[in-house]
Amino acid sequence: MTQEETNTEEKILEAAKNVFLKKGMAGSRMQEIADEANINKSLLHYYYRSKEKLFLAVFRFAVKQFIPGIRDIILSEKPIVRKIEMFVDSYIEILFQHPFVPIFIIQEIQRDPDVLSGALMESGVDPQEILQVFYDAIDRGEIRPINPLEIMLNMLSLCIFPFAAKPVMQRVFFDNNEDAYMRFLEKRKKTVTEFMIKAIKP
Amino acid sequence: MTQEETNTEEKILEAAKNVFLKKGMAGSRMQEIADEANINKSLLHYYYRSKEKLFLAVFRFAVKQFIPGIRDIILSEKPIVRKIEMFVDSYIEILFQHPFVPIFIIQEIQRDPDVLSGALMESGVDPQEILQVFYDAIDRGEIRPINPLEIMLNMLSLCIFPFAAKPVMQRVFFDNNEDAYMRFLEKRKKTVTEFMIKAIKP
DNA sequence: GTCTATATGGCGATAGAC
DNA sequence: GTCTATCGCCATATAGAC
Repeated sequence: MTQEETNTEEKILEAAKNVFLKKGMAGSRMQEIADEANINKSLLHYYYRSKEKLFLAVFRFAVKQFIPGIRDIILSEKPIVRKIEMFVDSYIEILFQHPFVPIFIIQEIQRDPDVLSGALMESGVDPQEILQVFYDAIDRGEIRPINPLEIMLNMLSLCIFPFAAKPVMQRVFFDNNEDAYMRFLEKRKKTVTEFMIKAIKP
Repeated sequence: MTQEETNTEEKILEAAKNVFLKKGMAGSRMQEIADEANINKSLLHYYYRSKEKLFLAVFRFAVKQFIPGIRDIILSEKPIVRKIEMFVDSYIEILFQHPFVPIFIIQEIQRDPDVLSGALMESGVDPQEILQVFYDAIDRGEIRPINPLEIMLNMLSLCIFPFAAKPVMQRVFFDNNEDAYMRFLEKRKKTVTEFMIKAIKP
């Protein structure tokens, strides 16, 4: 990216991200990754022993994109409304930078449900710790009584799904005008926050 | 299903649904579909000329699953709140019957964005006609001023995403207990409706 | 480290017997 | 209509020169 003269191993990983994230494991070809990286196909095997190994490197990267920010925001010392606003805002921003990641993860986990476990353990996120924040907010009367899991899942749904379903939605509702759909998604930083807050206020 | 002695062509289509919906076009093998149907591989080519043709038959089926019910409910003569309740309820019910369909459609449209157009035309759904219903409800003061597209997209997000992300959510929040997650999704017929209504009431 | 050439296996598709 | 056998291609992976 910034570094034009990057070493081969990194060039390969970048190229592999571009291809695997868009087309998934089964839909990707090693030749295509090599072309994307402007290197010879056999170099892929020199640096990463197999397609599977290269794929796993990309998968681990993908999972990490969507973990770290969450914890810090939710556990910070702010009113719950402000936490939701920050979460939605930063999550949608990440999705603009990595729009293919969610569908990629969903797709590949159906193929092999175990690939997630390892990547998730490394991240050190404790689901219960997150949910407890919402339980406390309910106790303090900041939000209405509602299963915190619903809050988290609904928030993730409202952020992620519009990116995952972009090709469909763009076609059906936006005449396949990509810019228009992107502007619509940008505005959702505000509208999703508003939607969430109205839905869970006491 | 009910008919044990079904003809070969139908057996093939059923088997193809099972395989394609779970693994997608690139991840599926003709041999696997043949095994699933308990027939010889070359019979697939006898009834459907190619893998692509067989796939398209499955894709058209998938799209149709999620079209017809929508229109009737949204355009019916009922209060908007009741429409939303019925929509969420029936949509989640369809998802219980065909949990792989949304992710399948999303996945394959990324591969080839044109496959949707044909299947969508046949269905005869007019997006503007649907959105107009919400504009009218806003004019009558039944709901707060909000872009109808947000309502539709949010409703679809809240229904679909929890099914698409099932393998992840189940693992992270339910100790990989499938029954528990399914009961949670069943309850969402009520909680999503409630969530939606609170979010858009005037 | 990087290349060309090639091995090896799998998959979609077809030919042809019955 | 259904089967067996096989073709031809393409993809992963490796061998070996430089």
